Amino acid sequence: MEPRRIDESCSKCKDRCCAKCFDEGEESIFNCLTTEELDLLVKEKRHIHFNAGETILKQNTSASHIVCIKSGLAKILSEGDGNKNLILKLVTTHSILTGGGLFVDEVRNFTVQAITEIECCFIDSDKIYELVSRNSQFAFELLKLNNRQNIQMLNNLVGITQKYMPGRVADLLLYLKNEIFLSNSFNTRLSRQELADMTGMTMESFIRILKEFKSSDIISVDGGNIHILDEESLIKISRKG
Amino acid sequence: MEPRRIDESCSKCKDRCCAKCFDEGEESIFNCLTTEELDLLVKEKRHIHFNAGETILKQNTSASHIVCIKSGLAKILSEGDGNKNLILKLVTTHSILTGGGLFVDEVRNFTVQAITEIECCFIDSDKIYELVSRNSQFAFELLKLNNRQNIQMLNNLVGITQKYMPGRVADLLLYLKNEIFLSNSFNTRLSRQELADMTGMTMESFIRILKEFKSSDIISVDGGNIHILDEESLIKISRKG
DNA sequence: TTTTTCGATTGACAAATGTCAATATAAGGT
DNA sequence: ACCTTATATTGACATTTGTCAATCGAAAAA
Repeated sequence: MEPRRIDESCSKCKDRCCAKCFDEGEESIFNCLTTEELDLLVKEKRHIHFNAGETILKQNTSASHIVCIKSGLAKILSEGDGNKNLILKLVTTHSILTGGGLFVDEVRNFTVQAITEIECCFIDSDKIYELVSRNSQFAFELLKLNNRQNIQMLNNLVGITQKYMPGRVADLLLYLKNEIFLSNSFNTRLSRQELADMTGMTMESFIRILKEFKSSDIISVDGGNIHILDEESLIKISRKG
Repeated sequence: MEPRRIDESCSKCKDRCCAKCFDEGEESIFNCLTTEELDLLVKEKRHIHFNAGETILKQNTSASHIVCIKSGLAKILSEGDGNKNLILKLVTTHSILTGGGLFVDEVRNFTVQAITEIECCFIDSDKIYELVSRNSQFAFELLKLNNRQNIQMLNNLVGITQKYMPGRVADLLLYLKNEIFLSNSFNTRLSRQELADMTGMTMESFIRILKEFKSSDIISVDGGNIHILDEESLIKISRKG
């Protein structure tokens, strides 16, 4: 279950990898870099493959790298005492894992685990520091990224704190549809326990809400697939709380 | 209840105000600025006074300023639907209000209200942008600040999600003691409703937990003052969850 | 195919938390 | 001092959520 060591060169993409990784996507924090600066990145970064289930970053280890997800699906979770995990969000193609103690000289405060196979880049934070020094636009992009993460977490906090379970499950389903899978039907590859961990409730409670949604024809479930049949109802349930 | 308009010059501190505001404190994000850069800030910033109860920043308005709290106590809250507010944290001398849509071209996602009288500085975000461009160390300081806020919010999220009410109240009391009032006895100036809003529970539930703590001689309460008598017990209760 | 194993589901019940209404207490105004 | 109002407290009760144990079902191993 250990990730491969971060010492092999990037074999797949010799040239401006980080730019290429993202330039199809609308916005990348790397778009603002000059050719020279990109070269600096490419020379340093390491391309790594993870199998499903592997730990990409581990809570409480030193926060010495930024990770860019190139393909695959992973979960970011906070490991609590006991078995109490809270899954904060999923990350997929184009996601950048930063924050969480990276500039604060502290330890990473979340764990990242691969749900599917993952292709990603590890970039040493020293290089990021250097880029921030050289290119103020890049500093801005990082600030923006941080702020967006902050906003997302705040919304999550408010939702989990102030809504009853049906509202939270509705929020989760809408999140999966709109932000992760971009489809009304999806296979999360996540267990019920993991889905429950995204809503801060027990697995049994989660299953019961899901059952209610099924019997109300709001969703249907076959095997690992969830189909959203009635998004309007979900939105209503989410708003009601 | 409207704050005074932000158009009067800073009358109290003509010279390097933002430096002076903070240079007693250990760490300020402004410490790294040159004299010239500080002049830029001082010329632009506005010193504002708020009375207790006034709104300093309002959720859903544009995020166009950074605010530095020079003295007083204020609460940061997320205004939900209905009366459901969640108080995220308190801010006091030396606190800097940033984040929350500031660099993201979005709207502010929290409200800040004065609990006591507040002296603070409003700094236009354009000036912050300029400083980030000119001084990469300053960019770092902002990134650090953001990351610290992120970590704090994550801890908050995990605590509120995974602990029962006694653990959450214990956390709140320890937070007030260790991070805000720095004393075993304090008068929060907050109503029971507001204290409850910091823990994501109803006022009645909060009062009941407080009562339990009183009858266990963990705290005592007279008037608006809370005295922590047995911090060890609070820590135990916090850990137990 | 049979067995084994693990996750998913269900039910009964207990515990935690919220809601509503009544009362008490404190603060302010006249 | 008296009235008025807002906040704090308490109690009874309903609802929500969690816990525990049993069962089911599908996938992996034998």
